[in-house]
Formats: sequence, C-alpha cells, structure tokens
Amino acid sequence: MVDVKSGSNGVNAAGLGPAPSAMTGMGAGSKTPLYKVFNQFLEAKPVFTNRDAMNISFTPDNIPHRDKQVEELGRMLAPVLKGGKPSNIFIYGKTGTGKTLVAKYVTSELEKLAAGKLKVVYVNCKMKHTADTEYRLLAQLAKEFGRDVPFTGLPTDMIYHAVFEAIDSVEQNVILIVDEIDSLVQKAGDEILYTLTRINGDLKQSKLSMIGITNDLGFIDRLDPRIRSSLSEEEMVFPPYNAVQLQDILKERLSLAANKESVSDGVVAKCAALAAQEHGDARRALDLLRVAGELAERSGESKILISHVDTAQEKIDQDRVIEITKAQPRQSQAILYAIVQLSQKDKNVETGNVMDVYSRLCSECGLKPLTQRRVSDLIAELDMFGIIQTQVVSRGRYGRTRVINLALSDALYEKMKALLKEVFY
DNA sequence: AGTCCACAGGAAGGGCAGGCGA
DNA sequence: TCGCCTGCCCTTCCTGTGGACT
Repeated sequence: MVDVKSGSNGVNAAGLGPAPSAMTGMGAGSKTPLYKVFNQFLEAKPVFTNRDAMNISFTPDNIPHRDKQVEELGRMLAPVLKGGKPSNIFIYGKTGTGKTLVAKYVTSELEKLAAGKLKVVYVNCKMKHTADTEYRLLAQLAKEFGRDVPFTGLPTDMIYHAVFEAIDSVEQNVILIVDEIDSLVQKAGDEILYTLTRINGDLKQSKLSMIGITNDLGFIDRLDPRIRSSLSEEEMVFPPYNAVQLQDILKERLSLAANKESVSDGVVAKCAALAAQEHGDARRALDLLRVAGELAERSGESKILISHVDTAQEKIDQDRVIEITKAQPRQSQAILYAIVQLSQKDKNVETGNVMDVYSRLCSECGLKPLTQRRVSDLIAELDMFGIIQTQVVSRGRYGRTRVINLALSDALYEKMKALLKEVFY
C-alpha cells in the first residue's frame, strides 16, 4: 500500500487524499474526481503482481526455446574462464528473437564466474546521442571504463587513446556487445569496426572481443571484406519464434508477473498469434500482453480479456505513431501535415505536390521552407518511421517521383490531423 | 535510338553550437 | 579568448533513373 504523510491541510504531498480503506485521516481532496481515480486503483485487485517482469528490459533466469543458442554462445565465450580471448561473434536475427537477451544473459553469467577478470560492456547504436557515431561510441566506452569525457569537442584520436588506456589499464578480458551495429555503420562508416577488431594487436595486458548484433540479414555482406572476416569469426542466427513458442514465453513471464486467474482463456494464444504474424516478435507479444493488462486495470477489471488484447493492439500502434510525430522537428511535421492534407483528396500523393503544399504552409506559418533535396530526405525518414509508405515510380517522360501513402487507420488519421492542426494553427 | 522529364540520391561543404586545451 | 574538433542540419551541385514520347 502507498505510504503517504498528510500535509497541514490534510492532503498528502502529491495533493491527494489517501484511500479510505487503506489510509486514515482523509484530507480535503478526498471528494475530488482524481481522488476517486486513485482510490479505485488502490482498491482494485491488480492484474500484475510484478509489473517489472513484463518489461522488455527484464532478463529472466530461464529463456524458453533458446537453450541451443545459450549453450552455443556459452561455448564460444567459455575461453574467457581460462584467460583466453574468445572469437568475435556476429549474431543475426529479426526483432524480438531474443538476440540481445541471450547475449546479455550469457555474458552476465560468465561475468559472475570469471571473478573480476571479465568486463562486459553493452552499447546500443540505435540509441540517439548515445553510441550512434564513432565519437559517441568511443565516448560511451570511455565512460564505461570510468573516464569522464565530454559528449562532443575532443578529437576522435584523443577519445580513442582514452578508451585504449582504460581497457589496458588492468589485466582483463573485455566483451563488447554492440547492439544494432548496422545503425552505427550506416551513420559512421565501418572504420570504427576495423579499429576495434584490430585493437588487440596493441593491447599489452587486456583482450577485447566483440559481439555484434543486428537484425539486418544483409549487413555483413556489405562490409569491407577485411572487417567481415575479423568481425564474424563466429556467426549465430536466431530464428523467429512460432506462435506456440511465443505462448511458452508469455506463460513463463506471466508465472513471474501475474496470478493465473488474472488472465482469461485465449488471451495468451491471441497475443502469441498476433505477434507470430509479425515475424515471431516476442517483444511485440510481451507488449501486447502488458498493455492489455494495463487496460484491464484501468477499467477496474482484475482479469485480462480478449477484448483488452484487441484494444491493446490498436493502442500500441496509435501511441507509437503519435509519439513519433510529436517528437519530429517542425519541418518534418510541416511535411507530414502537407501529406495529410493532400491525402484527403487523393490517396496517392507525389513529392511535387507535397513540395507545393509544404511551401504554402511554410509561408502561412512563417517557417523557412527547406529545399526539395532536404524535403526528399525528410520524406524518406518518415517512411522509415512507418508513418508513411513510399515507392519510387517512373512516369515516363513525365519524370520520376515518389508516390506517398499514409500508412494510418481512419481513426489514427483523424487523430494525426487534429494534432498537426494544433501545431500549425 | 535519342530525348525528355521530374525527380532520387550521393558527395561535398557551409554554418552553427557545444566543448576542449593552450 | 582563440583555434580546433565534433555533431547536426542544411544547401548546392551533380549524376543516375526509367519509361513515355518523338
């Protein structure tokens, strides 16, 4: 139960009165609508007893249907226990197939056994402003080894030396897990990988091994052959989960997170089936179940129903698109608003029309219009986010253009239109 | 077969902000 | 304070594309 102290006016620090059943000394706020909301929440039987276990970042002790991969990776990394350097490993697999989970699990178990002789560093190159450029990756590594470096400003070779010295300052094995490694190479080139895979030649008392993780199956083929051979000394492929395996994963998590009676029949199967349609994504399955549970709790029910899963699916998609839209810079929002306006009249929108409407919108809102070149890049970015779908088509002597479709449901389209209207008018 | 259109998209570089060491 | 370095956003210049038209 919540532990709150009443203030001088009888209202707790958050300005809310305590629940009558759980707390004594109701304050002045006890009759407010918000009070009822919180009271309802406190009195309702929770769906999840351990919410953290439903989180994507939670690392369980048992990873269903990944025994083979855990063992295989364990064998590859085992030389660490005798002070040897394991091979660099490359892990492929689509989103939500357990790559990161297995890598983190195996390395953390190894770290326990290695008794201070192993340091595991995890970096995610998709995290903006964290490790998505050469400089930032090196700065992040330097921080992991206790060197405080600014997020910009220093020459790259200075940061490299700081990292090098930090790694080699004690006799140890270092395993560097580089998640979403394709994002790093796309943005910063593959020189950094060349440097890191050859760092062992200069290290005197330490050894560095890399585990590269990507969901881009063609990534390794696009790498420079010199880097390819040293980065993927060992390779692992994580197959997608099928619906039955996803059900096992969800049941396993539910055993940690909720009581059996909190979930109706068919809920787990439905979440698993929906996620299996999306290339067997366990992350999606967990998200669906978690959001369905939260929706059930919010509606005052103590059991997740099939209808909650349906609503959860819609909500996850809507929330993602709206949040991405809100986070976009104003120029991208203006371009998106132009596309939304044009989509009202015609389903297929072309770059040229977007430029016209966008330019008009800019002059109406006092925004400096970008060049067609830049707009083209921003359209490609919106496509990447999944807000729009684009296809380059040739219209013969009438030129080449990009046909743009809004990838939104009717409800989401209206929501998006209202949001953008609010931004610009 | 050659021309044309309306872009797509790569490359190079400018300008700015944040940060460092001298 | 200055020179240098970085990331980021943007522009300019340029080549490539592919199907309709001549």
